[in-house]
Amino acid sequence: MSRNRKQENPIKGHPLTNQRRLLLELLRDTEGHVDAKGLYRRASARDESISQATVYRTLNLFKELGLVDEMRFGRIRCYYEVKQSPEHQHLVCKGCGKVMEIQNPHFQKLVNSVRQEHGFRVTKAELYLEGYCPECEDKEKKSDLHTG
Amino acid sequence: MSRNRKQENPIKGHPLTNQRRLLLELLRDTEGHVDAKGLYRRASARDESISQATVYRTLNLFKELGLVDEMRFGRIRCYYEVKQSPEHQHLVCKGCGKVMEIQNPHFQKLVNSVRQEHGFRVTKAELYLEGYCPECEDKEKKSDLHTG
DNA sequence: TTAAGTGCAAAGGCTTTGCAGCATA
DNA sequence: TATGCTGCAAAGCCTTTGCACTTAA
Repeated sequence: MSRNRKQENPIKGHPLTNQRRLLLELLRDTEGHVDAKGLYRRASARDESISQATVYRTLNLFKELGLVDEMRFGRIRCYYEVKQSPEHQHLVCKGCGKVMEIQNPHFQKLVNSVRQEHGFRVTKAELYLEGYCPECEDKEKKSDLHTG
Repeated sequence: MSRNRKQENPIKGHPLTNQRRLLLELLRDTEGHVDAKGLYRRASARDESISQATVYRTLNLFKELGLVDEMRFGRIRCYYEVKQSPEHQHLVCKGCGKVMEIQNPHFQKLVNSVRQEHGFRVTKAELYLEGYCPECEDKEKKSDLHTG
C-alpha cells in the first residue's frame, strides 16, 4: 500500500499541476453537478490566482480523458461531474431545481433492448426526467387551494 | 392570400405574423431537429429579410407556448423540434452524427416505475443513448483489420 | 532543461436587447 | 388605431485562443 509515496497521477501523460489537482479534488468532492463558473468560484476560494481559462481548459482535458462528463439539462446550463459509469439517470425538479441521481433497474433493460433491437453499440446512456418532487407538488396544491 | 378562411391561430393571444407563420411551418416540416442557425437559414431562403433576432425571439415564444421543445445533445448544439409528446428517446451515433428518434416500450415502464418509486410527478422524459450505429461499427471493425 | 501548462486579455460564437418603424387585430 | 412585432446593430454571456512567463517531470 503505497501510502502517499507518490499519489498516482490520474491524468497520465499530462503533468499534474496544482491547478489540475485542485480542480480534480473539487470535482470529486462535488455531490451532483457543477458548472464551469461554479467550479471556478470554488477553485478561486482556494487559489485566488487561478484563471477561468484554466478551468475551461482543464475541464476539456478531463472530458477527453473521461474523468468528468458533460451534461446539459433542459434550461439549466451545462454541468460536469465525475464519471463513475457511462450510465446516468437524472431527476430534475422544476419547482426547486433539485437534481437527483437515481438508479432504476428498468433502465438497464431498456438499454439492452435498444442495443438488440437497433444493433446499436451503446457507449453512453442518459435518462432525463423532469417534473415535480413530492414537496413541490404539495406546495403547488396548497397554493391552488388559495388562488383557486 | 388568406384563402383558408382563417387558419386558426396556433399562438393565441399573440399576433400571427408572416414571420411566425413561416417559422412554424418550417418547424413542422422538419424531420427531427434544427438549431436556431439552421432555422434562420431555411427561413432566409423563403424570406430573405427575416432577421436572426426574430428567429430567436420566435423560438423563445414557441418554447413558452409549448409549441416547440429545446433539447441539448452531448457535443452537438441545441436543437428545437415541434413537441408531439413530452417523451423523447434519442439515439445518437458518434460515428456519423446521425440522430434517430426511437420508440421502445421499456421506456414507459421505466418512467412509471420512477413515478411510483420517487413520488415524482414527471412532466418530461428523455432518453439519450450515444454509441455507434451498425454501419459505423462495421467501418470501425474494417479499419481495425488494416491498422491493427 | 524543456515540453507543457498558466494567467491575462482579447477574440469568437451564440443569444438577447434597445430603438425606431411597421404590421396585425 | 394601438399594441406589439420586426430589423438592425450593439451589447451580453460563455468559451476559446494567442502570447509571454512559469512549472512539472
